Amino acid sequence: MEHETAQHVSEVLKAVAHPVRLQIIEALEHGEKCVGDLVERLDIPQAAVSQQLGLMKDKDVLQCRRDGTKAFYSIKNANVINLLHCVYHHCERADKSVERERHD
Amino acid sequence: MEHETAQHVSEVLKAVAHPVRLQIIEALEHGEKCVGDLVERLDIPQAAVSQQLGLMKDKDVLQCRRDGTKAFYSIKNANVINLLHCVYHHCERADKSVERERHD
DNA sequence: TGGTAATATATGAATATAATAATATAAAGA
DNA sequence: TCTTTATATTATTATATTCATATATTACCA
Repeated sequence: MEHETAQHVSEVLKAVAHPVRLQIIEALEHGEKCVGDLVERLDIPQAAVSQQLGLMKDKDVLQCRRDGTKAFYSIKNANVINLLHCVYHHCERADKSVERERHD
Repeated sequence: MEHETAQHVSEVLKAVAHPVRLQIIEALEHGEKCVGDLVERLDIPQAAVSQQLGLMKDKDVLQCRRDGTKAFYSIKNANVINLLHCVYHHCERADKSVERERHD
């Protein structure tokens, strides 16, 4: 892998590597949601949610559509979903192997 | 996703989200290598390589075997490879769609 | 024992990221 | 126009990461 590619890949990973951002992405997995709905669902202060949404929009992970006073966010590149599932399964399996070790 | 799970997943992602660490993982994809070989291959100062290796060992991404003065590192959980390929493809596709946009 | 090669650790400055609170903007409706 | 609701921005502080450099450890061999 070229250094430049590694740089790019690491930026994509960093854009997602945060608990709140992961939960936001998961919440948007099946379609757009407005900020208020995300705040309610995740039980995280509005400013914090907005901050992470803005960050992910800047990094092209999400996109935003406005309708009146509301802002609807959705996933811009569906591949981040794959990515998410990929780590998620990675973690699940890692946990299971730890479980196994415990019982060995 | 539970908050605790999100926390865990984000830690795994962060453990990998760094250009040097990505290159190290790629270099170890097909088997263990000693620190010196990695330093030579990646052309990165020894201390920097050791530091990232130690970090990834702490986070259970890598494991280490010693033989005399040498330390051989290898990937502990093969799933990080999947993860890596997953982002890598994500990036490739993202690049292509950017290409397309440019020509539209 | 002393030297050297291989690796690890410590230190600290520079930078980046996070968390929080306070404030600002913008649209809709009374 | 004033108020409410929804969202965004900014400022501040805290915390974490990175990067370079210097030094320490460890095993091996003459």
